Amino acid sequence: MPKNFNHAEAEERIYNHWEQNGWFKPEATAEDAETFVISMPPPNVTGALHAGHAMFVTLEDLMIRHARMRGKAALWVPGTDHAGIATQLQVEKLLREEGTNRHEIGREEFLRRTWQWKAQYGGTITRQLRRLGASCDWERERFTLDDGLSGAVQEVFVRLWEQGLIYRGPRLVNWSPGLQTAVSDLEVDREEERGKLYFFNYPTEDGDHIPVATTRPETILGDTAVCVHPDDPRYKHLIGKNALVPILNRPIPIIADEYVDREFGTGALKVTPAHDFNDYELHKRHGLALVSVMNPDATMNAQAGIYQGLDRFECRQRLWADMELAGLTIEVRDHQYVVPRSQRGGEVIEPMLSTQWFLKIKPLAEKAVQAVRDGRITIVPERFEKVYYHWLENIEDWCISRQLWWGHRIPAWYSPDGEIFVGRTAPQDGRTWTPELDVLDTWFSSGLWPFSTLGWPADTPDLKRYYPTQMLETGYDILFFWVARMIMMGLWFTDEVPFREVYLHGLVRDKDGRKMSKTLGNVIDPLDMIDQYGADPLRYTLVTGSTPGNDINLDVARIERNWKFVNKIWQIANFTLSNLGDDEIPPLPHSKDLDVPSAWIVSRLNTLIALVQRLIDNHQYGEAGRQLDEFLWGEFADWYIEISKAALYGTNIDARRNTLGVLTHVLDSSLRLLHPYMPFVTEELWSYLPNRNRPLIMSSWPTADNQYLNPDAERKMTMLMDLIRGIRLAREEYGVEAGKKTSLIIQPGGNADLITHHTHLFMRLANTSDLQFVTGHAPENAASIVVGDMTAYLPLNDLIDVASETARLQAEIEKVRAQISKTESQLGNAQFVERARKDVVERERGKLADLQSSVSRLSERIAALEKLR
RNA sequence: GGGCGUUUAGCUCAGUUGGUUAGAGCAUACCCCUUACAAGGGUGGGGUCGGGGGUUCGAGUCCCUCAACGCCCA
Repeated sequence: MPKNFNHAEAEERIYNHWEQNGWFKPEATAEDAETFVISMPPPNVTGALHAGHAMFVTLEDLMIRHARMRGKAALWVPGTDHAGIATQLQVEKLLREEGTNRHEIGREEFLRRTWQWKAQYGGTITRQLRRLGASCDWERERFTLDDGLSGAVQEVFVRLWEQGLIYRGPRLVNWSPGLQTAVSDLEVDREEERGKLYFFNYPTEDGDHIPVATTRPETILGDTAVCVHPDDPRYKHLIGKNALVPILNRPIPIIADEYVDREFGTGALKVTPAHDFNDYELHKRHGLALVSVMNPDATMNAQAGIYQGLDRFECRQRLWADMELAGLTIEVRDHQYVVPRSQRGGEVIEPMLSTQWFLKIKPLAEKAVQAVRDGRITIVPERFEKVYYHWLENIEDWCISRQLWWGHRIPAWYSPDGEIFVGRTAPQDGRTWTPELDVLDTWFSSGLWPFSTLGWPADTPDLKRYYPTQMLETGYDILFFWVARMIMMGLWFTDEVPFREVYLHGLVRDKDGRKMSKTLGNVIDPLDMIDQYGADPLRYTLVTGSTPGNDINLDVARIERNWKFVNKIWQIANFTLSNLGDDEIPPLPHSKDLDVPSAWIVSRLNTLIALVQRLIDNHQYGEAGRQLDEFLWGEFADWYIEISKAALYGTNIDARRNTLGVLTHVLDSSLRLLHPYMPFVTEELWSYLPNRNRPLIMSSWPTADNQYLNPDAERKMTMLMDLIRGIRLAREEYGVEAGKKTSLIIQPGGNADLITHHTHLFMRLANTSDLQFVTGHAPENAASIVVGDMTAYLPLNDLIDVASETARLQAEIEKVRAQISKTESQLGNAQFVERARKDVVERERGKLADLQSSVSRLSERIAALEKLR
């Protein structure tokens, strides 16, 4: 086999091999197998792979591969989202470059061009998902605008209309003047910005005036009231009078409402119900007039009088200048306030009065809350359940219409006299019905994703077998956008939860915790990482560097380190397989036939298998991955492989065979355990194992075998390793040349057999030339290493200086004594002995005994050295 | 204003029924090309787990409180 893993060569080959053999399909498993289904969060069809995609692919693929290896019919349904606004913007940009625009070419041609664009570029993102190793069933890939899903959308809309849950009407909505469409609350970002607060006097009809303040003077033109607090002595006398809108001189009432914050601004509020959500509420309470002063493109309309035609911000300047001339202004102050901006493009969103389609979502939300409350759906981490409840319990009607062209058309028609018809086809009654041009919010179709992708509303075999799904995995940032809506829609239309569990991951940030952005130049491109290190290190880094629901600060240095881990695994396999040669794989020996190191590593392996299983079952994928790392590198490679060389290169055929059985068994299990984390390198290594008739992806997940748990072997190995580490340290402290072999003399306490049987370990791992037990006196010019009741002497002759060796041992004994006094005081506490768990007390007693024998060994040695002085 | 999260080694992070001397990687110091691996091996140094209080035989872990930073909702 090659010296290293060549990911650039292997990854595509392996992926194609998997896919072409149909192993990504649930049908690859037994027909009666339990199902495990994940609906992939569909990326925007316009999208390019970013770190967030890499995160969800890694986690979901891990879950799917794990389930598949446990014998489940694992189905991961992939697909893309038509992403109304984003895609439309892309195509409009293209048209701009061609010197035209969508209005010029018309709706039909625009849609034709968009589909064409989708055909050309829509595959980019899914090709990129493949590079991460995503084992999804591409034959079941769906697109939110394809026929089946569009049918589902139409069906849902019509049914909701028939149930009286959809209505059309004028309401205040978030309006995007650039896109000229309504957007939902969730699509608006609100951030504090530095701006101005404008103070001015509102003249009253009887020549008095009332001071007010605003951040948006242009809305003055749409004011329909001035509002004060009913108990405010400053303005009480003005309540019931009329004020005059500046410049326009339109009379408006001065009203009272407790909503007014007396501390803010002047304590008097101008009310513009057609352009402000809070003011809209006052309009409803007080029956105020609605005066809309803007056109859909945010220029001023006829209601703005002489300002008609001006852009909103230009109008702000001009109106304020005119008010200044009229002597109405007071002052302009710097002010921090919240500006609503579009998630797309960042333009300032304008609350505007507009006729839109709305979904009364409260009844759906109630069911969705219930499903989580009674545990039919669980959210991991649990704390997001609170956030979920809060949002659903305070939900407002959902504005579902968008004035875009790219999307699902609302199945509605208008008769010449304004009657609305909603249905699956246009009404045929001789009248000329005009179809609705609005399309639906993209999230409306995404809300149906778990069941629409399986064929709903038709009662397909897939829907029967794979719905409800088990797991919904996504970032916490779309809990409301998407997860909550799928739960609502799923429960409403299928009477079942769309999935049993929700796992939320955090955002991927740069290594300093900053959001990745092109302007900051801190973007880590997953494709670059894959090119450089391979998909496995990237995946492993993402999953082991994060915990559920928490953001991850991704550092390329970690990816590099894990690339080295991949290399380590390669070397482990290379070592094992080259020693195996052309032989058959020997079976794992029976537990009683294992020597201490073998019994130890197999015991550790089985402990690990059980631990990893428990962690994965608890969705602690990162911790499970880290455990695999520590075992493979820290125990198997660093210790067992070194130890195995004695048997492998020795002459005892049985010992060699047993050791090879252990090595291959541990390698085999490790590759299985690692496969969901690093599918490529593990599959590649698997192919080098002889007699493998199934690929790793279809192999079974290891289960722990308690027969091989061996605490005694673990205890013995710990002693041996402690001794070896102690010898290595002493050698270094005394400056023994690294290559130089030294004698070792051991006073073995109660472990004579153990030491006798493992002399070779000291030879190989501690550079020992020969080992003897102490018979008479301990050697004089020697460094001492104490472990439990054993003392190892390293005769270093002239390197040893009695004074410094004494000091070294003194330091050692101090450490041990500190431990002893801590343990003694604990055991001396009657409360502890009485109330602590028995095994804890026993452990402390054992520890104390060990420490005490160490102290006596150390003091004996110190005393002996003192005599030499 | 309400809610949530984070705060552990120089840096990035683990640490989930409370229980050995709080771990890892990177960085750092020293030694080593010892035939799986220099994309490596060996050995160190480095932390009063944000502050304070409490519960408990025992707290990084549970409770209260304060602080800083961040996020969500209004």
